[in-house]
Amino acid sequence: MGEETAPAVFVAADIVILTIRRGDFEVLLVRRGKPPFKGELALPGGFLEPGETVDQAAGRELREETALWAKDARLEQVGVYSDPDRDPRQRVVSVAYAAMVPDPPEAAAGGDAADTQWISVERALNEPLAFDHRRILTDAVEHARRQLEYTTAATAFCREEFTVAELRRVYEIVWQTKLDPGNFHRKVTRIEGFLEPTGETTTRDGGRPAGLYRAGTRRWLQLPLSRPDRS
Amino acid sequence: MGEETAPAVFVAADIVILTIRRGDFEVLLVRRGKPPFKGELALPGGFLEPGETVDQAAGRELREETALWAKDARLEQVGVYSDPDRDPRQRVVSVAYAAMVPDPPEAAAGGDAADTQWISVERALNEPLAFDHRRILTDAVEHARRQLEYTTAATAFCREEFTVAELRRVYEIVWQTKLDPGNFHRKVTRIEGFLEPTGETTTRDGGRPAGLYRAGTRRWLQLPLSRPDRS
DNA sequence: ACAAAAGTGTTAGTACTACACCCATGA
DNA sequence: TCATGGGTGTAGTACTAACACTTTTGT
Repeated sequence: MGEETAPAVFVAADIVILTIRRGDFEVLLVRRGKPPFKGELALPGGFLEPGETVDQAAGRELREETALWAKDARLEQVGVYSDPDRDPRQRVVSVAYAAMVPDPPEAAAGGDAADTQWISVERALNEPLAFDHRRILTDAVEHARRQLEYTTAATAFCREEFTVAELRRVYEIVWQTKLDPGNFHRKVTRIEGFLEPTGETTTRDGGRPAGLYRAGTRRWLQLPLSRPDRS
Repeated sequence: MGEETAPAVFVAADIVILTIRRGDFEVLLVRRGKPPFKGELALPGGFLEPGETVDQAAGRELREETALWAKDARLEQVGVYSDPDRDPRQRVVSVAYAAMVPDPPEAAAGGDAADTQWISVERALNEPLAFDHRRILTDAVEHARRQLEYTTAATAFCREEFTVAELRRVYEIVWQTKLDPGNFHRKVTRIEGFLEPTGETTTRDGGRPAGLYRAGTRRWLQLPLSRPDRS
């Protein structure tokens, strides 16, 4: 490794906290109270503190914002953003995370609730966002869409016990597509380790009672759930 | 973002440069000439310099080691490694990259060739490596294996013009498995945008002349090339 | 009884596997 | 002519898509 010309920089973790609320794909943003970008929307995030890893910093930020522990969400690295001018104050290298969390993030927003808000992903992408956070949001959303295809991450958007139809709605909302209920049911229940039946049923969605499931232990799908009409 | 307790840290890019040589899956390692870990094998890497992004730092390191430009390789972020004690000297946060490069990295090793060497991935994982580089290597190899499944990255291991059989050998070596030549040929030639026929043929592998192809423009596979016997 | 949602049956199409077989070259 | 690897044919199996249809509740 080289040595002396290297400047020390600040490292931050920025989190794209995604959820499904009111049939909508939403992200948690904070309104900045001080410069730079004062008054604009930004992703929650914070600097790396002494003695912690970046993953731990992300988990800490997630918990401060949503009162959720990292293990209850699906918290994954999306990428590193290091343009020299991305922060006008000083050099900041940011590690971006995508957090997929269930709907009512128990206690919707943590300490400084006043300036945090859930907002539709689609709308957020049309707002001005602070720093390079629009790019980060774009990448994290694409990351999440792919995760649904190749992994069991969709269960992270559901409450602890959920029906197959609720899981299907996650796919439909994140992918913005319609899926055949019958075929979807067959497919996900046949994949071993994806869903664990609880034996209970619920009628909370109306109609015939639906079986309840918990997330299984499998994380990767060998055959992906194909997303219609890819390019 | 928080502010004052955050310490500035050093940021480095470490590169896992992978290739196929002599029918073997190999990685480029450097023998460290000074402490810490003096005399041990390590991944090439270097600190972030002023005014460059981490991606650019990785590209620069790749070029210093292999005389290859980033655009000629497939250079992708694998993850961020930030254990507080991973470097005994000071706090270093490292961004790990996987570089997939064709066999004879034209001018095998750049400036300080004496202490760089290609070594079998399997053997490298059984050597003591400096820092947390064994973990990084493990993750990068898994990353590469998955990339072969879901993307067209395998072409990055081939020279500019290659046969279907040469491409198949990439899969076989990286996945450590045998693939049916006929079925593989049909599958990859049918995927639009994966391979572009040049119209030429070659007999460099013996037998009947084989058609030559160039890498196409597609990067993701809609239906993955399934890796046999996943868990 | 009716509406609504869950879940199953069915059929046609498509993709994958295994393996036989033919093709085009160098020696 | 033979060996070698390239590439195609084919049959059986498995998965998928589309959609009809049955099941089980609430009202």
